[in-house]
Amino acid sequence: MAKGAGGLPGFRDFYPEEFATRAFIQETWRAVARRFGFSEYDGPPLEPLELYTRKSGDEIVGQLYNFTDKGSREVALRPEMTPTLARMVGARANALPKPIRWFSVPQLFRYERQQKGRLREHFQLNVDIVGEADVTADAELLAVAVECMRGFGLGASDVEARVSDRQLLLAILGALGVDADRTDAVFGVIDKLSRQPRDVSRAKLAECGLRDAAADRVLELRQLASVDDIRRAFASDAAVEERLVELERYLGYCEALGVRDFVRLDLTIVRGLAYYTGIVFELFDARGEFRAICGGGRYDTLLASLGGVDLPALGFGMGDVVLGELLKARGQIPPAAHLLEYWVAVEDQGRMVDAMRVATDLRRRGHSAEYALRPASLRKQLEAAGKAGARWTVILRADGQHVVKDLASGREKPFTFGHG
RNA sequence: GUGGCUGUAGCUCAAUUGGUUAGAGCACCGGACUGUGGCUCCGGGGGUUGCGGGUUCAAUUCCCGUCAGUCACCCCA
Repeated sequence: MAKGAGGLPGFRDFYPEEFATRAFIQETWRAVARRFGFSEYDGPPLEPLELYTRKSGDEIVGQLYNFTDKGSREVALRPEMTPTLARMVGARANALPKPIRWFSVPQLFRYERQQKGRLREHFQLNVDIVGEADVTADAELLAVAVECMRGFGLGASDVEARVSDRQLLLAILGALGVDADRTDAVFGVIDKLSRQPRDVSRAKLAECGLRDAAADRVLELRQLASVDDIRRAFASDAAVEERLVELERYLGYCEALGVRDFVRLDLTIVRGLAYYTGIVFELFDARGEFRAICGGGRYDTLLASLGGVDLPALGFGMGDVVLGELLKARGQIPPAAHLLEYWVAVEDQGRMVDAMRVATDLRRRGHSAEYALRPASLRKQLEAAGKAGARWTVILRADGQHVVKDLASGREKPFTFGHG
């Protein structure tokens, strides 16, 4: 619908109803993150363009929302939080107790054509752990993401966490004799295995130097859905086995954290960003109707390449757009609670100041209260109270027998100052 | 960035083969029910049919462009 004063494409207006959904999502995020001991931080929404171009090979650069400011600075609206996090951690790395557990709920921007689940702006929960290399941290991180799902009322039958491990994949490709400089290209093929016809994948693998038996084994990675499957397929390789042991430990921790039933091994999960170095995961709705709800993993070398601090790190991002669509489709958005506690109505239309005094008293006691801003019949005032979503209506009667009425039940009680 | 589909009040939709002042429901505002809301009844505001051009005596309807929406691809948060 193209209206005269429409906003920019890909940007949202939040009317009260939509704002309530946004608040519900963000409050749930914050509650879960805090429950896991994470502290909230934030940075500027506008950053130097250089912060994002510094790391070459970053696909994000082509989709930046960037411009030149009035001081001739090249700037960009932040497309992701990790570079900001890297800078902030880098600046105080020595002073911060490790591991660092931080989260943020930034609004992020990208310049690309919008489509289902993708706008030019969104809010994204970012949860990161810095300074711990063990897979205990990986399990803890996944648990935060999964507990968010539980916080939204979604269980293991609604959402699945597809988990993979880049180091394991590297070991597997090593076992298959893939050149080190071809691994990224092969990752690209693996990433698309389930979306691309087999013949296409096979042709692309051939371009990477993988033919016949080796190519077949890459194509079979889709079928390997458990540690035992993988172990059977690559039984004799020490590097693979070493990584499988780590993966088993990880899965054991997931079990202890109560999120194992969400986890499904899926070696085709690679994650587009080149900087991931270990266990990676994505959350999907179980029915497969939406794109990924959440994605993340370990990026042990990124901080060093961005901010100069060499600390292992891992994190995930969970956007509000796909999540909101999913929650709406599953009926998991709670109905708006009462917006207002008291509506103060007067029987005598000439006594509006009485309503003001009562409303003021209620407000100073910490309650929300509203009244008609112009004289209206009692009927009108009650109607307005109903539309305002008031829990109670105080009726100041002409004879002084004031009452407070529960709008839902219709029950009335005498009203005295200090009620409630 | 590439391609498909779509575009009539705030919302959901109408408008005989192109044919008078483009309608309805819901929502909104006002009134009646002379006073304790949600019901009912009456009335009202609100559209240069996304925008621009073309064909025609006549365009919401046909054609082109453009903008926007939507889906897919690319890519990915």
